[in-house]
Amino acid sequence: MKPQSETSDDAMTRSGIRLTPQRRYVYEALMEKRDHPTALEVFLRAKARMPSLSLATVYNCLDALTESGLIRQVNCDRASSRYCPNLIPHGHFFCKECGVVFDVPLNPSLATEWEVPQGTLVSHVEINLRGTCASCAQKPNTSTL
Amino acid sequence: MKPQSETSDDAMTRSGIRLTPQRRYVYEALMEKRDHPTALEVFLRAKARMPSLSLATVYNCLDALTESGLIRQVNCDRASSRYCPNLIPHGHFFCKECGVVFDVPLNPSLATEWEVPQGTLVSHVEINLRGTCASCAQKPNTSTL
DNA sequence: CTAGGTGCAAAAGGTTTGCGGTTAA
DNA sequence: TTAACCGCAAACCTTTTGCACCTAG
Repeated sequence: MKPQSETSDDAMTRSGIRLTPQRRYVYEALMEKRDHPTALEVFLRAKARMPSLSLATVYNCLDALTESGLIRQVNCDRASSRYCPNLIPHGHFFCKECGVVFDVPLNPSLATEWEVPQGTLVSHVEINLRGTCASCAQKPNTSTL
Repeated sequence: MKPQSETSDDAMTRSGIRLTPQRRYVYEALMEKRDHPTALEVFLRAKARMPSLSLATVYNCLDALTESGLIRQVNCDRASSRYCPNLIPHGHFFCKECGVVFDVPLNPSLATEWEVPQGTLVSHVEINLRGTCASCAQKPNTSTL
């Protein structure tokens, strides 16, 4: 019986990680917009509210939050990791033209069992789509300009 | 009517990219072992046969081959891109402990249609599993030593 | 009290770029 | 012949690390 609206503090406490102001700001920076910010973007957002915050700490916080399962690291963009607070299983689309990232609902027919060698422990499945977003698709192709 | 055993040369010619010795060696380095080498590993393998080869060229070749659809870039490992010449749709498992990467067959129930906004062009779907491989799972957990 | 977290600055590591020379087609 | 490609080395950018100080529990 998970409470309906658990605060970030509740979540961190429950997951057993130490609750620091930095982690709160990082987590809030991620929650305040449902885009998929890079570590640097999270840093800039959080630093606006906590000027003493350092980028290395943001990396540490993002790692800690990912490790404890409160957020997800998204690897659809090779240039830099992005982070997502949406814990409901879903995929991500990445536009090769403009770099936009958005959530893609998983088709219910997507099986959750995978044919892996016996003894393999699968802790996480990541589904990344790549292509051109609708907005870029109707512009003249920038890659051939 | 695709020929049953197309050579790398055939494939490159057909895909319209210029056929250079460097690209041949890079492609062969990828074909010779069905592991999932990084650019550096491809470089080392190919350089053994073509000592003048440079790492930057390997990056260029891998990009060109990926772009032309002859190989796949695999992003299951954030540390570095890996490359895969297996064009049959499949996923990848990445072991967090030892870094091994292996192919995962796709469950036939996996739908190929994705709920993306109208007009979105999906050119590629990547499925990455993360966890602990069978071999690492039966060792004492190294992350808690 | 103290294990764990933070800030800083420097380093590491993968990847890209600029440029002069080379080559496949 | 020439647009495309190569080799080299430097630059770039994200991420990690070492260390002194600080703080949540």
